[in-house]
Amino acid sequence: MMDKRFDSNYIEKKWYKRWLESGAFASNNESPKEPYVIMMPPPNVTGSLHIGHALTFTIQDILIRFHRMQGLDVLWQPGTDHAGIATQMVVERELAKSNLTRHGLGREKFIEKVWEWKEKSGGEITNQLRALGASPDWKKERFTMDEGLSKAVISVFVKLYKEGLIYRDKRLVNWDPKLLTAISDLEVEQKEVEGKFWYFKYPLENSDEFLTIATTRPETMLGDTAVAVNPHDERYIHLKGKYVILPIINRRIPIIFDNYSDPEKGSGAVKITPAHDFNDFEVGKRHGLDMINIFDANASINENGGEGFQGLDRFEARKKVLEILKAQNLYIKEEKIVHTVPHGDRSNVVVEPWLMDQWYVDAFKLAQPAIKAVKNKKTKFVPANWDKTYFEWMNNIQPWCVSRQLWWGHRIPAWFGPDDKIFVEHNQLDAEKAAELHYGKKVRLIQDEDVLDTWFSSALWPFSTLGWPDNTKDLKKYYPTNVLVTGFDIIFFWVARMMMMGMHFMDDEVPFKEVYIHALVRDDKGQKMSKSKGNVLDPLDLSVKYGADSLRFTLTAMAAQGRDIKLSEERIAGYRNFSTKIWNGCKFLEFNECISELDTDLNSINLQINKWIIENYNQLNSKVKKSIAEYKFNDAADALYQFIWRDYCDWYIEFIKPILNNAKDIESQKETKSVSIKIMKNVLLMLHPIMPYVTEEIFENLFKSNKLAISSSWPRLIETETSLKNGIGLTIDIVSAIRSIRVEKNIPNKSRPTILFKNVNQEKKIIIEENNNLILNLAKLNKIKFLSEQHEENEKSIVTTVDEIILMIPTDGLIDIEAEKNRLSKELENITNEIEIIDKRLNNPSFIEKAPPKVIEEVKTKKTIFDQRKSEINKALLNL
RNA sequence: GGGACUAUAGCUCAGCGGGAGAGCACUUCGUUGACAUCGAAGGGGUCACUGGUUCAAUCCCAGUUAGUCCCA
Repeated sequence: MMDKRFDSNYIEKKWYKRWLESGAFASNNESPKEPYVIMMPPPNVTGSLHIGHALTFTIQDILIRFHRMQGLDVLWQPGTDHAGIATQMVVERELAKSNLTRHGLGREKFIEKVWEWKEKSGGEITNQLRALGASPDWKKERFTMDEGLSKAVISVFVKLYKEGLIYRDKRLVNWDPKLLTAISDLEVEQKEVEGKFWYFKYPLENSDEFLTIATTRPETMLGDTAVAVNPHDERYIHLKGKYVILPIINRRIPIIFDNYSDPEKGSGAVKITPAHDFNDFEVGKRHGLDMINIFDANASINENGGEGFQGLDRFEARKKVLEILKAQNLYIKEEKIVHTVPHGDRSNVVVEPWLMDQWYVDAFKLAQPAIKAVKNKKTKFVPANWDKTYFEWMNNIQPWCVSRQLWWGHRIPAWFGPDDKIFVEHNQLDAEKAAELHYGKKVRLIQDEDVLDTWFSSALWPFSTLGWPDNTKDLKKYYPTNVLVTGFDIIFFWVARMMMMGMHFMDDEVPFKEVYIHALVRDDKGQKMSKSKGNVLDPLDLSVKYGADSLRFTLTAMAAQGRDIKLSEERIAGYRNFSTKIWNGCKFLEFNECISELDTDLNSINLQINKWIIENYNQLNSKVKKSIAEYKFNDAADALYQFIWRDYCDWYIEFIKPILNNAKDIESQKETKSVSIKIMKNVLLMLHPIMPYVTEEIFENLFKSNKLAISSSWPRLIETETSLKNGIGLTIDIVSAIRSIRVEKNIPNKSRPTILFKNVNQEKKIIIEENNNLILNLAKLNKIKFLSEQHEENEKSIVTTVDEIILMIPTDGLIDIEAEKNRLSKELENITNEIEIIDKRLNNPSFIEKAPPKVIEEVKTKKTIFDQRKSEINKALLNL
């Protein structure tokens, strides 16, 4: 027996275990079946599941379960990435509790500690994923730092280096002075902050004149090597070839003319600090300026910053610079402004542009095939307009700084000889051999201290997880993958880079044929969820409270393309009711012994109601299949919801109750039991990808099947004779119309009136007679009487129409005549208006001439019906 | 500054060249064996604004207004 209610927490644990035991999640590279592959975007190993993960993994799991049911050999590749900075921070914090530091431990010991941490607490998120019901191939789980993937990373680095696509270069990098590492452009967040524009004077050499300078960063003046003005700025033309004396430092620096200087901004003269500003760096290169580095790694002033400044933090130095300028009467004024300042996305401190040696990937070259592939639709974005975002970034791509001054990560396979000559090889031995060849003798090599950006290894995910660089079976079968599912925020970080690396290393073959970009989840007010705002919805809490199925269904139903999801808890509660509804509907079947498929031939169904539900089921099947294939998950969810709640529970079950209760008609009973259970079974299977737990639980309870839903095939359409016009729609309309009158006119439930039908053609009469008992039951009537066309009613009655049929409920004088008159008059008015609009269209010659015949026909039919209804209402009014 | 997106019921949002929809909320009525986490019925919209294309525009096009996001 099915329980009165179901305990979602209990069944979730039970089923996840049984799914695992059944091997349902596993791919099989020996199988002759076509592959269907999704690479799970590897979550950060330090991460925990948030609602955005819940959405993206629900969508992926739907696709995976759906395609598994389509009979494909499905691989959903799971794993985590090693999250260099984040993980190192976590472990350092742990160490700090016992007063240890990583430098105290030393590199080797520290890395051991990180691995210990990883084994103990890393990958918690993959456990949380299980609670959601995700069904990836866990046996293939990978980690970006594991042996195979590390091998791939090293191979890629060496190969790219030897092809000249990775190089070492001295450029300005984004230096994070808190984490003490370089970061890439993408890891820099431009934040709007309140700041100031300071104005002060630079004295001209051998003159009493001053040049007014405006800057948001006075402290960088210590590294100025020029002042720039716009060549078209009349105010400064006379300064050509002149110099200013940099205050405090007393350095003689040139006045240069460069378009970079904006005459509108500040004073029109801008100080140039080539070693600490990206724009100034370019100006410096153009004019051959000195590049003076005034900061150390902590963004404190170094020995180049002038007397009394060394060791001062950049913000302290700022104060001191301003003090001195004031004291020297060089200070003019300050203005409050709002400007954008670069911050590290992990550390949240102001990033310092710093001139230094780092490793770069020539992204521009790698991007070209990747751009072409999207242009040629070898990889398609869904929704399609995201390709613009992709192109925008790819067309303006900058060299990718891949070295990080961290310990946790893939150490760069580069060794320096005594003269700093670089040897990039797979391992130290090879490097030593290469060095010996180069120098003609054995030398001592020192390996680069740095590690690679975590995204460097993530970029290889679609092929490194499949065994590359070895030519494995997996690689042959599962690359390229079918679709990548992710949020738009990761197009640059990851999607683009996978495209570049995938195509370069996999013979120009794209890593995925489609990229489905889904929405971001926000709170019910449209705000980004964040811990500090306190508006975070925890998917695990929600799934304990409402069941994972409810959460999954909610996210699915709201996952319309191209929009953010504003999620509220009430919404989830609402869909929890949906699971309950399904449960109760199935309990009804069980109670009525609709529990196994009898050997009824579904091709020869007699009862209209059964034909009706089969027809609706067939439509639903096609709709759900199409919707999922087109990534319109909300359409699939809506269709299932409507079918189960409205069609099946509200109507079908109500319609079959009398049949199931009528023991005399065994044939009808048998047919109905068979159809009801068959349809429910198939619908549950179709719902399974979205709500795996409740469907699996019912599947077992009700069908006593030894096959699991997860391993079942997608249900087939059921062939029926379609020649007979199905009359259930009409029956439903009649019942609804009568119910409506009953409520409106306060006709008590106990009252069972006789209802008169007029203007019923033969076809409809057959339908109504066949469903006579159903109508009497559901509309609570005594009897249906058909009146002839000629019949002129003389008794008072309430009149309504359904599809040309006139329905009359005799009033027995119980009705408020005035109210009824009002109702009818109002309806008359509406209908008259409608008819007017229709006439206008029909009287328009261009409409008759140009509109498709089908449309004209429809409008004409509508007019006939409305005319009929109008005359009946008129008659009824007269009768009152 | 460049780009993308959005504007439809009180709220959250689907939809679409030819009859304005769903869920929630709201109103009225209703517990006899599937379900009150329920059932029945109902009210509620100038489809942001202006113009254009079309026989026909909420839908396509242009502009306006308001808002969101990404990049600089």
